[in-house]
Amino acid sequence: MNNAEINNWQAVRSEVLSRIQNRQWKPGDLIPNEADLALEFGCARATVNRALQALAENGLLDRRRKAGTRVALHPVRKATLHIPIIRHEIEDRKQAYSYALISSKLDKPPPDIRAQMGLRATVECMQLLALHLADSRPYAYEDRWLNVEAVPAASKVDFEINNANEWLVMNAPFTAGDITLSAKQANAPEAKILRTTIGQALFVMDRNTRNVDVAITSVKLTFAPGYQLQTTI
Amino acid sequence: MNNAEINNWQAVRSEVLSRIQNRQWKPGDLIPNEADLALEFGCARATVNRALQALAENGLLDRRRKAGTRVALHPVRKATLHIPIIRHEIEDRKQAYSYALISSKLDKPPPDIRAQMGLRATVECMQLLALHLADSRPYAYEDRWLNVEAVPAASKVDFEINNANEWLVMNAPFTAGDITLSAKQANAPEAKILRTTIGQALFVMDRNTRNVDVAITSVKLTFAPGYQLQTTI
DNA sequence: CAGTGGTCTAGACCACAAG
DNA sequence: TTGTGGTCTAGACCACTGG
Repeated sequence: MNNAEINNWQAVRSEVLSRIQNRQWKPGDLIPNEADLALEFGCARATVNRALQALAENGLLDRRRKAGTRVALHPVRKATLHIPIIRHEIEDRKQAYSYALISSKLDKPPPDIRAQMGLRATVECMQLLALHLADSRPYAYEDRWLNVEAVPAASKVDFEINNANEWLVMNAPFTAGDITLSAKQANAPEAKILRTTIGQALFVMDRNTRNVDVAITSVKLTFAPGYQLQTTI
Repeated sequence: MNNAEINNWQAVRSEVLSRIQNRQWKPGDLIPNEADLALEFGCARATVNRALQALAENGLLDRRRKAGTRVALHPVRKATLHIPIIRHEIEDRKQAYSYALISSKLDKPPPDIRAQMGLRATVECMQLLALHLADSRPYAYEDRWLNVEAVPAASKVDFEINNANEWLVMNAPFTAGDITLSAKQANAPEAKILRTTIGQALFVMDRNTRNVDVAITSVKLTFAPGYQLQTTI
């Protein structure tokens, strides 16, 4: 018998969760159906449904109509990665953020970028190179291609003043994106810009964002040595 | 007038989403309250609630009692990172997976690992070094510390045969974990094991998992050059 | 076919926090 | 104080899919 009543969906969720963690219900096991659990917990089926859906979203349960609800065979393999706005990431550490535009031009993107963005060969984009600094030390180097056809307002913006990422966040909504994380050795220009030595291991984040099907921007962020990206399961 | 009826929560979600994407509702804007939207869409308030909660979970809306619902100022900054089981990651690419245990011993973990795991100084852990291979080529080097107090059954397992990660997934549930991603240059032993050269940039994933408050395992995966981690917003 | 989860509804009450 | 979201309930019907 439990002392605490199980009369809200979060209580149901933690009860079910603890049964999974206790291994009272093991990976692969079929658990009772919603109606039975509602009866047991003394609440409505909708409440049980809410709790089980939350657990299924977190990857702890597998649910299928008619087949019932099972404890997931391979529990929680999802982590939520918070994509930081670099300014915030730096300011959260009580460091001073600054931003410097290195160059800005209109040009046809190279084939690899064009392929990533899914653009026609003739499309011109704006290329922005910029440096983000923390306490006046190089933090990340930004190499961005911006589809001006998709975001015409961008051509009127002065990116000397406006941080491109922050401007886009406010002015160019996107619906989808993909991110690739990797490591690379610093080449000569990277080493110079980031004030490090050639060959250093750098953390790289490539990000492509789209609005419905049209590419907005493709950005490569190359971080100064020592950068870590943290996340929680 | 819309042709399609908005009578389920997913329809409400996409309608609201498209108003955000249209910039009919801009970042920072207050949107109508649930009751009004329910009236407009011709559905129950609970249905609207479901839709708006889903959007809020995705970071597109900020909701506060009494203050109402606003379009998020900094939309979608969350990506879901799927933590792969290395075997699956390799087999999905139609490569042959193999696994080799390099060494296994019982020892007190070094202070940095102990701190990460939050263990007392006297606790002994099992250290496992292993190599994951794809098509017989080194793929990732695994350096794992396993809290045998938390998972006593582990001491009886033969990790020559059983891949530690897969065994733990099936036998040691965890409730929380944190992940750190970084880049480093290969040192001599890493270069040797991964069959690469000293100084190469390697992608590193450090993962700590706990069951409630007790540390289960701390694992460092060092990937062979060229590794990329992909994810979607 | 029939059992399971998925969802809607109308109404109700509660918890929180802005003014 | 009071408007807002958060949640519960009971009952209903639907959608999917296993056997």
